[in-house]
Amino acid sequence: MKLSTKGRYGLRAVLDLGLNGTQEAVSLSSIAERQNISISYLEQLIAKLRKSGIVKSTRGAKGGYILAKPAEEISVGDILRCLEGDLSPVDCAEIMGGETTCSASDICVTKFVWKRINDSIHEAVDNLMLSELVEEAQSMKTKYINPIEKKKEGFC
Amino acid sequence: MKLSTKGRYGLRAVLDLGLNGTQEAVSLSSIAERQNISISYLEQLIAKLRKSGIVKSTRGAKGGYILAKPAEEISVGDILRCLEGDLSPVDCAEIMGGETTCSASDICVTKFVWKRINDSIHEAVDNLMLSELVEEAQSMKTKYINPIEKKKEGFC
DNA sequence: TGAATACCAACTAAAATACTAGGAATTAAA
DNA sequence: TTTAATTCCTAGTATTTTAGTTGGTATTCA
Repeated sequence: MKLSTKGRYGLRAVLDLGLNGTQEAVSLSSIAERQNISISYLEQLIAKLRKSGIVKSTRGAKGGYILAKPAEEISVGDILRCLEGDLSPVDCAEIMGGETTCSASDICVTKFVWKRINDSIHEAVDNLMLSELVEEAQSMKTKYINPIEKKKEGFC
Repeated sequence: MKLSTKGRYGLRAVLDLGLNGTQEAVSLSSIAERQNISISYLEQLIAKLRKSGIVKSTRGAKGGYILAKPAEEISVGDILRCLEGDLSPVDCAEIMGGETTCSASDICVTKFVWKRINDSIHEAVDNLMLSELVEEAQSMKTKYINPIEKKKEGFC
């Protein structure tokens, strides 16, 4: 039940764009440096984010990334699902409202548990917008906006 | 962010005890057969449950397992944490109210996200008692109480 | 033209998962 | 008192996932 580095690093990268990518495109290398993430690994993560329409890129020199839409319209759930895949605690179509193919469906009691967990996770991430995190970061005056003084270890 | 078979199978096993272990001790082999779980794998899971005081055993012939306390006093959270380990989405002491050793603590914005997810998961599992699942199963008249007719595939 | 960038596919080491194997200890019942 | 049924324990292993790295190609600005 742990998020992988995909979700953790990827959310940091998107937040970095929300903070630093308002004027012009931000290069991957600058995100990687500020966030202390391997550039080549981050490349894979941002590719996913681009393919699902969360960020957009411009190629070539002076190229980079910006958010594909306003931070108010990007939920943390969108970001995490893009990077981690489906966030539900078990692979069970029924708990997400889909048609089940599960032969135990009629005798399965634990699905009520999984649904309850699933709903609570989605409630938590889908009602939290990137813009709220951006504001939080700005009110903390974090080092995210002052990359030069960043700390180098121990990021979540 | 998926539960492993430890949590999924283990919860089924405990629920099985809640349904079938009220009169006398239930053998591991009968749980394994009803739940269609490998007996030797289940052995490892039930060992954890025993060590954390959720079930108790009697050894020897006619031995087996029963719940160590009333189903009303066992939360789904207790069971899942015992089997899966800590359920929080990231390893961050701070989001669980502990003392942080994280050097990024003062600049970390994503911890608000992790805390929000953490709280919602715990709210979901800690306020759901095993007894509620037992009642649900009984009202469904599930095959859990009629092992002879159990289905063999597709359990969650 | 060259430097800086995004883009892409394939490879790899380490860790976690999901088991299995083989036995020792205990107890009820024949 | 033996035997069968059971819990208990340790260690092994195949597969999958994670967390990257490597080595390139394509694009664009100056």
